[in-house]
Amino acid sequence: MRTGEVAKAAGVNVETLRFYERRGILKEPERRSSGYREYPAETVRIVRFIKRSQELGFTLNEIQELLALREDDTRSCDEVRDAASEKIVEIEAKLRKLESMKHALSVLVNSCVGETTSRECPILDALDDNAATAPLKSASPEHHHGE
Amino acid sequence: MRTGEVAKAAGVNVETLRFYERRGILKEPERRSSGYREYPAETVRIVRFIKRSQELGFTLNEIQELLALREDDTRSCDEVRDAASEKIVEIEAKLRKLESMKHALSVLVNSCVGETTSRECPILDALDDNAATAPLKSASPEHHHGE
DNA sequence: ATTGACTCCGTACCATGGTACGGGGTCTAT
DNA sequence: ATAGACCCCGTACCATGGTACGGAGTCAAT
Repeated sequence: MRTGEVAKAAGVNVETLRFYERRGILKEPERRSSGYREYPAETVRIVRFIKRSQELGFTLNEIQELLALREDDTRSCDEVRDAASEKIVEIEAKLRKLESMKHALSVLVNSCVGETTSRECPILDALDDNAATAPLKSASPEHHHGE
Repeated sequence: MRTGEVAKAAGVNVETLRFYERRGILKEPERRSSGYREYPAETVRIVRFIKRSQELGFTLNEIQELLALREDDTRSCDEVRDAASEKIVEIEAKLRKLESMKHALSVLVNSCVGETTSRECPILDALDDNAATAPLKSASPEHHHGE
């Protein structure tokens, strides 16, 4: 496939492909005699993968690591497994935080059903230090609002 | 609290506080006669909230919206609820994608237990178009690895 | 009243993740 | 063989989210 085709299929700019190549996140494709890049069809999926991963908050560096896990006949299976496990741990942390944030917003939505104007705001509580780590707690003695 | 205290407590740079203020994400605090900023204690929690939210992939603009939900005696309860609901939907989408990514990595880890070098790579499959949209389907006839 | 730590402000700089530009070659069809 | 669409490359520019700099004022303790 030519750059334009890949770009269109993956929903990105042609320049983005060149950028990924410069960045080393996409490996350099074959070239025609003319100098035109000739991408394998797979590239489309890779690029989509990149885009989705970004939405999840992974940086290009991290995505590069993730992609390195595949395509890795060279490295030992153990290494691959370890790297993947590490990523899983990261992902689980994100999941927990997102869950607690979702919870916070749900509380907000529900507390809003009545007449309560959004006072006292659960939204900050929900992402308090403990909230992200511990499942849930609401009691902490900090009643000194304002001065 | 003075800037330095807030910054230290929240684990950010003093400059970052100024930056957030310029950006409008932190509202301008009171000033002492000397011109020194005098922050309410609450600010620490807000800043931590910002940091956590960023880790989850929210932009400062989005976080600003989230923060606007609290502190909103002015807007109607309905508006607040709608905005929160919208965010919940976004968060759920992220959760689904992260789940499927986690799943993909688990598959990778498991497929790695044996002798299989990471061939055919489940990692791209797992974030294929369907994977991110559909809740979770493990039973689907997708045996067409590679070409 | 002087030192040292902290604060002020504006401005400049940085990394990340692209996007745009512009002069040139290529490819296909008529 | 010439147009139009595509591709090449390098370079410049953009937004986001900060960080650093540096000269000046403040504050608390000695």
